Amino acid sequence: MWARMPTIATWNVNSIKARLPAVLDWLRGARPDVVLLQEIKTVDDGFPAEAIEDAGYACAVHGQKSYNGVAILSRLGLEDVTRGLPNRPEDGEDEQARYIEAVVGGTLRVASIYLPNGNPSDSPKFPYKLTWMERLRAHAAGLVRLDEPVILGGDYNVCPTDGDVYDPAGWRDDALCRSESRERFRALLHLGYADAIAVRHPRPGVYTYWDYQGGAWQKDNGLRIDHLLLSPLAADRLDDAGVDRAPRGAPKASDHTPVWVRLRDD
DNA sequence: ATGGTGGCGGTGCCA
Repeated sequence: MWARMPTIATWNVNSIKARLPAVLDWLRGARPDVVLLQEIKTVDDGFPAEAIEDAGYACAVHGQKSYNGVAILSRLGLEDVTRGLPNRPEDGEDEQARYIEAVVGGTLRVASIYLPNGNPSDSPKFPYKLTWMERLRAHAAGLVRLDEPVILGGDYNVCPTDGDVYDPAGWRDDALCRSESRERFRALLHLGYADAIAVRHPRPGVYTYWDYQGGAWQKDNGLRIDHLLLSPLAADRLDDAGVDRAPRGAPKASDHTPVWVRLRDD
């Protein structure tokens, strides 16, 4: 079940239906063992499970009409699937499909996270984001105490530092860069999680997202907002990590590109 | 610049 040196990737695909050919191409070329998808933008029934299963991956989907939606693909087995953060707000519904968790390879627990964007930051969307991050922290605090290694991957919609932004001054007041967002991201690290790209590539300009507008890709006007957070048991096995920029340059690309980690065996 | 990107769904909303 546990592949030799398994690779776990995260990718915000911005619609799985629009991106299916690109995703299948990438699965064939990169051969990741586990893929955490965000913004699938479809209900469960609309997810192209058959095409992805034909490529060798089991699928667990937590979908929603038009917006959000997350999924986990695995060719190492897929068990114990949980949809949604368990600690829902008392007063209401969190109908937004932003979290799915499962055990892959028998022993590795992974989550696919699509954290709220939070803009405009003077609207209720910003406190919603911050509250969601606090709920994530509470859940992540329990996960880090398990015997299993844990990887929390996804589109966090947070640039952890100014080095993760092509124009820090221009983005300072954006919900992705505000100090409140960064403080809550650091609170996840303080639980013991390691930001794999920050550890492995500690330099500015390692971006994972480029806006569709204004020629951002061509100018490398990017942001680092897609992260793989590794619990201590997972970080102990970190062999390598990277950003695969190739899919962003392909025709009909998502505005995000895959981020991956490779783990050593025990 | 009269717009500017793209996906969903069939109109504006969201990012």
